[in-house]
Amino acid sequence: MSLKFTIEKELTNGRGRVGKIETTHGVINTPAFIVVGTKGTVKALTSEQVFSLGTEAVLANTYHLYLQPGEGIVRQAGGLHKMMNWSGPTFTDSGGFQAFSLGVAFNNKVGKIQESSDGEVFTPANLPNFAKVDEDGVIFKSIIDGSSHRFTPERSIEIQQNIGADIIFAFDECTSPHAPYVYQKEAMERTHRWAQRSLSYHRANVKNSINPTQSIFGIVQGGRHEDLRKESAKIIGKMDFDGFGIGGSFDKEDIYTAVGWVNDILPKQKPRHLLGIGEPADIFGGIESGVDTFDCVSPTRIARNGGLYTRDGQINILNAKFKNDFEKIDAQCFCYTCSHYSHAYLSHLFRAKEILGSTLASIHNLYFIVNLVKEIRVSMLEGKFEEFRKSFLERYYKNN
RNA sequence: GAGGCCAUGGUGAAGCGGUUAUCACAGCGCUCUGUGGCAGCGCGGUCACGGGUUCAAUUCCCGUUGGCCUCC
Repeated sequence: MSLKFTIEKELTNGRGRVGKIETTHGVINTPAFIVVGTKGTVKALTSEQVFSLGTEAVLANTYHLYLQPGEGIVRQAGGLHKMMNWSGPTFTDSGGFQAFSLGVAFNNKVGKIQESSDGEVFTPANLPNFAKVDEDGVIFKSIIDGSSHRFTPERSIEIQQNIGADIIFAFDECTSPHAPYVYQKEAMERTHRWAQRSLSYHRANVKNSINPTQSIFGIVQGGRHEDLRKESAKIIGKMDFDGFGIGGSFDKEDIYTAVGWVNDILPKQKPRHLLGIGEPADIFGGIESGVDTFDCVSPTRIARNGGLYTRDGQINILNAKFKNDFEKIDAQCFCYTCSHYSHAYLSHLFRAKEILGSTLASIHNLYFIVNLVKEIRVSMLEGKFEEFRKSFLERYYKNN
C-alpha cells in the first residue's frame, strides 16, 4: 500500500491545484513546502522545533545517509523516522543529484538556478572527479574521506528501502544547462532507463523495506529543451510511479515554461514534486505551473548565513543597521523567533557566531516559507490566488 | 641619564631601493535554490612626523615624537 493523492480544487486559469497526499505517517496538504534534512536532521533544529513551526514533511538524502552513518545503522535504528524522531511523512532524494552537484557543478558555478548569461564551457573530459557517470550508474567519491562508491538505480533504491522514507525517488542524472543538446538527450534517455530499473527493483523488493508502505516517484529531466522535456514527461509519466519529481538545473523563467510543459503531460491524478526549488517567487511560479510539493535548502542555508525572509524582502541580519534595532524580524510573523527576539539580538548572535543564531534564523525562515505555502493554499481554496500572488510578490520584491 | 629594539588599513603581522604594498582577524556590503554549520566576491592604507641620499624611498641615513627592553 502506498500513498493516496486527492485533488480538492483546481485553479480556473492555470495548472495549479489544491490537494492532499496521504501516507502511513500522515497527511501532506498540498501545495506544501517540504523541509530539507539532508543527513537526517534539519540543520540546527530539533524535530520538535521542525514540527512546531508547521512542517508537514521532511526530505533527507540517500547519498549523505549512505556515507554517514550508513544505511545499516539507519535500518538498525528502525528507519529514518525513528532515528530522527520525526513521526510525519518523509522523502529521500535518490542520490542522483549528487552526480551533478559533485560532478560538473562542483566548483563550476552552476547551481539549480542561474542567469542565462552565465557562461560555462562544458568539458566532459575535465569533469571534476567526485562523480563519474556510465550506463550502469555513477561512481562517487565520498566527500568525507575520498573513498569511491558505486550507485546504480538498484543500489539507490535498496539504500532508500533501508532508510525507509515514505516517498523515495528514482535514480536520475541532472545535467548542466550548458551541456550540449546531444549530451542532455543522452543523459535523459539514460535517466529513463534508470527510472524503469528503479521502479522494477522497488516494486519487487519493497516488501523487504524497513517501511513496506513506501512509494516511489519518477524524475523528469530534459534540461531546458522543450522537445526533451515533453518527451521525458511522456515517457516517465507512462511508467507506473506513485508520483513524479521534476529535476534539472533551471533559469528563472523555466519555472513557468519547462515546468508547465511537463505538468501538461504528466498524469493529473498523481502528485508532482519540484526538486530543489525555491525562493518565494519560484514557489508561486511552481504552484501556478501545477506543482504540488517543493523542497529547498535555501531557507535554512541562508538562515545560517544571516539571511532572513520578511514580507518586505530578504534582509541580511549582519547589516550594521540591525545592531540596535529592537523590533522583531517581521512585524506580521508569529514564529517562535519573532515572538521572543529582536533584530538586535539576532545581530548580536550572528556577530558573536553563537549557534543559537542559526537555530532562531532557521526557525523563522522555515516558518516563513512553510506558512507562505499554506497561505497560498488558502488563497487557492478561496479563489484568490492571483490577488495574493500579486500583492505578496509586489511587496516582497519592491526593493529590487 | 646611557645603550639597544621597534613604528606598515581597526587589531596583529609580512615585505622590500622600482609591487595594483601581502596575509589573518575585525569592519562595511554582496552572493548562496534535490545542503555548503561553508565558501567566495567587492570596498577600506597620505607604510608615525620632518629632513637627506638616489633617476626612484614604505625600504637606506639623520633628527623629532611615541612605545618596549636592558643598564645606572
